[in-house]
Amino acid sequence: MAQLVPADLAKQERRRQIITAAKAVFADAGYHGASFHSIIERAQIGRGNFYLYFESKSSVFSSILDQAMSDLRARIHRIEVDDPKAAPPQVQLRQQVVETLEYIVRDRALAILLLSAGHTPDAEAAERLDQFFGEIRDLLHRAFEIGTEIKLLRKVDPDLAAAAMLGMIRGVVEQLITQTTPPSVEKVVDELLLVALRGVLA
Amino acid sequence: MAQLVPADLAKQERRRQIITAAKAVFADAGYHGASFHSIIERAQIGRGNFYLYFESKSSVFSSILDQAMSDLRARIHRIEVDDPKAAPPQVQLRQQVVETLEYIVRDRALAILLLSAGHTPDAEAAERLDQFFGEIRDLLHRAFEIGTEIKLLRKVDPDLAAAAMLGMIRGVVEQLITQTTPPSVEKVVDELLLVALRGVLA
Amino acid sequence: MAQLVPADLAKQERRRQIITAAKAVFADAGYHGASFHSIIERAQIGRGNFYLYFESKSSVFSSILDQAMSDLRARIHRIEVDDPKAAPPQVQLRQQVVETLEYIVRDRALAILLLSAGHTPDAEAAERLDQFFGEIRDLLHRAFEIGTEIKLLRKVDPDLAAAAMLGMIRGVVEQLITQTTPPSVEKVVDELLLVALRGVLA
Amino acid sequence: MAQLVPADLAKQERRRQIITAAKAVFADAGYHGASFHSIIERAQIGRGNFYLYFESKSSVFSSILDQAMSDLRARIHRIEVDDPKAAPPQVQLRQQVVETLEYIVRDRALAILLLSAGHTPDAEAAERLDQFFGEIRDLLHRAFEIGTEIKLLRKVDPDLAAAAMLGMIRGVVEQLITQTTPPSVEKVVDELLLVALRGVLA
DNA sequence: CATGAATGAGTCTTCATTCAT
DNA sequence: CATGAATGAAGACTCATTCAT
Repeated sequence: MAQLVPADLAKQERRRQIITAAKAVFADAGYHGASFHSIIERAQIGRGNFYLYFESKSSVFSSILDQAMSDLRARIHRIEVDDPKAAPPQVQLRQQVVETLEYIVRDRALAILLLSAGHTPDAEAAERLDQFFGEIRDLLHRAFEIGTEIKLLRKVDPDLAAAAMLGMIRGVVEQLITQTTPPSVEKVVDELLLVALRGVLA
Repeated sequence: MAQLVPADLAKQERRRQIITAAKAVFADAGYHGASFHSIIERAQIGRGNFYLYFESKSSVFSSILDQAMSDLRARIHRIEVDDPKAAPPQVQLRQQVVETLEYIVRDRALAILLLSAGHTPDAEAAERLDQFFGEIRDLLHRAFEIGTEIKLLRKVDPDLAAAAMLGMIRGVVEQLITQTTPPSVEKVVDELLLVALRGVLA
Repeated sequence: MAQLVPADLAKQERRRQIITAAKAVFADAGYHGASFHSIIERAQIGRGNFYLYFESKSSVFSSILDQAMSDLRARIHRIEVDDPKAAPPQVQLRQQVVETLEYIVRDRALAILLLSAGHTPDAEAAERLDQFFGEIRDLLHRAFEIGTEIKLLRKVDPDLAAAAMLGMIRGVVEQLITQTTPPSVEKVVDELLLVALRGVLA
Repeated sequence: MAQLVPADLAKQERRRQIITAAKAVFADAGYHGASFHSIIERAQIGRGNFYLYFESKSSVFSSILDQAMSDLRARIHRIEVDDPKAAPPQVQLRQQVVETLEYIVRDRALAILLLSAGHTPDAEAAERLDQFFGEIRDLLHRAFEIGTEIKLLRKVDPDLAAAAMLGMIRGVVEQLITQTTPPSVEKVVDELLLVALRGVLA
């Protein structure tokens, strides 16, 4: 495996710099509203330089989303209910939600992007994103099916419940990044899970 | 009050025709993806004619959102808990949610627009939308405060709960318009309220 | 068949205007040297207007070449040697060459384009042009074969002779459009044919 | 006169290496189609290094043409008709044409360049090329004048004949470099001169 | 009222050239 | 000597908007 020489490191650094700038601009103005000019201006690089690191405006956008999806996938798994050595389902669930939200909330621009990345120009990227949310919905769906089966959960329409849960999470993320002094993710998750699992009725 | 003469009626009709076309195109392609050309093509009018009815592309977009917000405001109120002649809170709640979702789901293009209208180019319109969702959040917030006070609801962080509820609704709407054969809104709302009020735990 | 209404005529007129401007600019600077800007400037139209008449810069170029090739094909045919009612071969030949040169020389810009249109960016257009010159070469080739067969012409390598003849014509065209006061095409053709048929030796 | 030290030799070598690469790339893609990148890639040198040997992209192009013109000038002279010790005019002519064509055909890329070098972006280079072809035309012009005077040649319009001859040569060169298995230059020249001197008529 | 030809600011992208290393 | 990251002027093209008819 080839080692990274300093030059390569610098290149990686520049890439990151551009990604950071692009992420901020995309978050501010949306994909279309984000002009190429504003990206390079924010990244403080020349017009042409950009193209040494990315093929096109849309490819930075894709890169950002792909990276985020990859990172998130690493934090989200099926919950083990059979393995006796595994932690209890609620603990597993809590940990995944905490890790996921912490990742998302840490990078405000990214969070905005993920929340609003409905209309990408690149149909391919849009599809990847759809697929990603589909995966999560499927995971939730299965969780409800199994949860019901083992009498851990009430009998609910798994489709609807999955959609509702995913929506709740998005809503909470939105609130977290909107607030100027956001509370700790852990506390938010505890409250969120309480609402999700037990409802709001006294 | 000036009466509407036939000519004005025709004008209103044209406006509606353009709005319908624009709504469909915006829903299909997003604000930026929706070219002016595709709007007038769908509306079957000439280029210049458009500007007799709207100031700009972004003003049709605003009009659509404004109309929707106005219609929705008419369906959403504080829930009366003190008035003995009023229906029980849960009945009031259910009715509001049903009416709201029915309005939104009836017009698929509008639903898509409301869900994805994060990035209007027109800052002013974006702000109005934010304000609208803020109103709903406030309503929910107050509901949680009062609900807790009268011991109807558990003690929850009203901000977070409001955000979660709003998110759930959005998630459910998204699912409703995505499904090819959507179930009746009433059933969905019953299930939704069950999850919201009692949670998913057995 | 639909009649041309005035509006269509005006459109045709504009197209022609753009073609004329483009032809001049292409002739001056070559395809690449001809900036889109200089074309619309010369045509005295706005940037966008151009695209109401042509798809792209390269499509005007193609149009020009295609039109020219089509016009030239109408002037160039096989020479009839068997038909007793046809004019003598030399007369037929002379007529074709005269008509061809007159067409080319009449439009100086076009002549320059045809002479130098080696490197089109559009591979497709380049191929069409190659094919066109190939057709002419083939025609000449066949003429030499048949001419030799019926003892009208000396025995020559038909490939080489065809290439030489085509080159002569190009050389003469070049000279015709270079000279400030070009002689009549008829005289030039007579001289040219004399040289081609009888050579320059006393 | 300064001697060439080894370092200088190496420099000369590098220059040649770049020229060879550039010639190939120019021939493949034309001046504009030849990107700076493809030249240095083919020459296997770094971007900046190029500028140690040439001022600009267009200056390599000029260098190539200048070298070719210089080499060709060394092969083309007035034909001596008075000097009794000189070879007969036809022999002199044949030798010059053979040497010229052999030089051109030997370097296919250069041949393509010379044939298609109509549109240099550098006006100065274009002018030098024009001048060069002008010289040849003048030489041919004089040859026809003198040839007619001494009754060696028929009375022809010297301008036209010169243009035709030059065109023939170009046409033949084009054919030579197009063919996959080109015949010997000597044979081609014999045939070419036969056509030029005696025409194609039986 | 209605049309659609015309506009031009603004878009993303390319590429010959420079310069710090 | 040599490198290649950085530059920015210039390129073709799009599209919401205007205006003469």
